[in-house]
Amino acid sequence: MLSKKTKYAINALVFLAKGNRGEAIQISKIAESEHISRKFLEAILLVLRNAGMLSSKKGVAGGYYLLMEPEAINIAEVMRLFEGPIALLPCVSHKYYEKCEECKDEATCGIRNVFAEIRNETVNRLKHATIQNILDREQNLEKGQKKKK
Amino acid sequence: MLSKKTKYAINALVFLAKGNRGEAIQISKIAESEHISRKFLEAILLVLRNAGMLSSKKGVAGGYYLLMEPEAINIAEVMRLFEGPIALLPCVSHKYYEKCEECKDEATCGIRNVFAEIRNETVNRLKHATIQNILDREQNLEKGQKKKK
DNA sequence: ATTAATTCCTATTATTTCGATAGGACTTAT
DNA sequence: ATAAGTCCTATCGAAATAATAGGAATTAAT
Repeated sequence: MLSKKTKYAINALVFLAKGNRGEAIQISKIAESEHISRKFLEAILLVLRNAGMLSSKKGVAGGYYLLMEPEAINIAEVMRLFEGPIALLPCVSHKYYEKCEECKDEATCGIRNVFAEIRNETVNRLKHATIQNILDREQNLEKGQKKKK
Repeated sequence: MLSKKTKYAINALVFLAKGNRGEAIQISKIAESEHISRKFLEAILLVLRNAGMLSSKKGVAGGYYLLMEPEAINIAEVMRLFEGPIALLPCVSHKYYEKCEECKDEATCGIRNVFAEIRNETVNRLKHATIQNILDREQNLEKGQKKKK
């Protein structure tokens, strides 16, 4: 399961993407809207900033704003920032590869083979799941709901 | 990432599936072969037994053996025993559904929509990944290696 | 220049989860 | 009777998670 940090990070990014580009929004505004502890969110935004997704302005009327395009920020990268590897086994992770201690022979390990497939599929989907993609999905879902009525 | 419990559980199941059906194998034998702490493995096998995958015989010459067919034991179920939900968000889990606290409207949540797809795909694959399937994969991988030489 | 609003940064704390260990009760083949 | 096993509960230390605290630095407005 995703940690709260990751969830909050995604929510914050989506929130920022909904506003006007370049307009600095205060941490407390985001925290209030998304029901997140302000201080906790502060740390999360800092990580997103260091990763180059956000930028910030200090002082009065300061705040955070998107630096990258919503199409260019994908959930795979966000997850890696807060969760580490996406793979379920270290031995099938690309970015954080590590040998499984117990493993006898990686090349012929059936377990590894299964989880390698799952990793590839998941990463693929997560890469296509950009912030823009999430916004689009929300629009589509809202349309679907209206039709229902 | 998978916990060691889950990894050990899968390794133990694969190991037992390789032996003769019905033959009780001692915890310590499995622990030794798979490089697992005996006491830790004990707790894991107990869970698998309570889940009906294994059965055991007490006393001298006792031990554990597969109760279900290797085709009938899939990794999705094993993971659920030790990890809980497979879904990355509680709100897209079938077996362990829970509302996301922060979520405003589940029906139109784009984040949920993304992770619902991922969950479905992953669960599908994990269900087809039975112990027998893993054994088959290992055979295929070994064949592939021979050809290379 | 002062002030108020804001981010930046480092510590600290409480809680939960993970991995492992300990010890003895119970069971059974010999 | 005994030795070799599983069964069961309790405990422990380390790490990760979630959150909080406090103050330094920056900046816009007055």
